[in-house]
Amino acid sequence: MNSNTKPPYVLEDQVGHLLRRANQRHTAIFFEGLNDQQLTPTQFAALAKINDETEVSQNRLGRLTAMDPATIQGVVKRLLERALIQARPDPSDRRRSLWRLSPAGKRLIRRVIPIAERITAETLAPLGNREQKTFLNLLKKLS
Amino acid sequence: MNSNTKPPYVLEDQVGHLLRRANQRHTAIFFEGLNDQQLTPTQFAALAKINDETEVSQNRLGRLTAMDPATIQGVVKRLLERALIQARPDPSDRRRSLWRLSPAGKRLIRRVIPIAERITAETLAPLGNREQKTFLNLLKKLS
DNA sequence: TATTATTTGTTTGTAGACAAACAAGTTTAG
DNA sequence: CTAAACTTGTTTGTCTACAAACAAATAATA
Repeated sequence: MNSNTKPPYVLEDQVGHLLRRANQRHTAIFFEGLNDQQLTPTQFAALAKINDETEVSQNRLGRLTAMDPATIQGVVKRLLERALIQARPDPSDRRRSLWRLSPAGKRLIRRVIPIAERITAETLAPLGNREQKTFLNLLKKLS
Repeated sequence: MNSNTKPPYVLEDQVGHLLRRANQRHTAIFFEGLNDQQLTPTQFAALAKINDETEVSQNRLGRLTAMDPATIQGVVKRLLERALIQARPDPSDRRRSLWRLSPAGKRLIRRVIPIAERITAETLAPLGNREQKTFLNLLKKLS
């Protein structure tokens, strides 16, 4: 009887490692589907959120997309350089500027959302229909 | 009857976004648990894998830990600078060097694996026991 | 054997991700 | 009303992550 042997630490079975790999796979699918638009997942997320909100400050956009101030700052900078978004100063708070989509940004997000939906589908493709729902449910509890 | 309305695109419900957030949460837990050891998740993964394999080349280590050559190069460099690993040239292939844990690296990985197990547990804590198994199963299919 | 293809590792460049420290503006509480 | 506390956004520095281009070594094949 040797039933109290501790199982060894197997990197490949750890949540952290699996999450990282699943993420890698997803971003690879993302870039494959969207590389002609030259959008990264975070840039896309920012555009999609601004599209929902019409007008947001930088920090608020960061909170909505789960990026910290230093990160969202760079993302916004690059979207601005490409003239996909535009800003005006917040009249009631001189620290803030309010960001919205430019006409080009609006056109882009409309063209790209259907592609994003396909990317989501492809990412989940290894799972059956019920499995997908279960997985998303559990994943939501971990995020 | 208006049952053919397409559901809107909700960023918060997309796998990609949820995976990214789950990953963020996990790395936050990781750093909290291991910040006194000053190990990042990838550095830990590299050490754990070298520990399993006894001796590996850089590229092979990258494959085992799912890091591309440019990434593993930096990780190995930093571990070397801290003298947690050491190398010898591969006698049968002059391109390669073979990496193993230094005595300090061995001590560190032994001390840290139990902590890593707690980190895994804490990451999965929002799920019940059955849910955890289900989740890991499905996640594995997506990575 | 000579050529071709593959593998190993490096370098450069771009893009997230976050900590820490900071200035400037705004809110809150004493 | 004033001082303290918080918010907004920036900067610097470290660490993944990966594409692309490359040199050197090795393996495969014509």
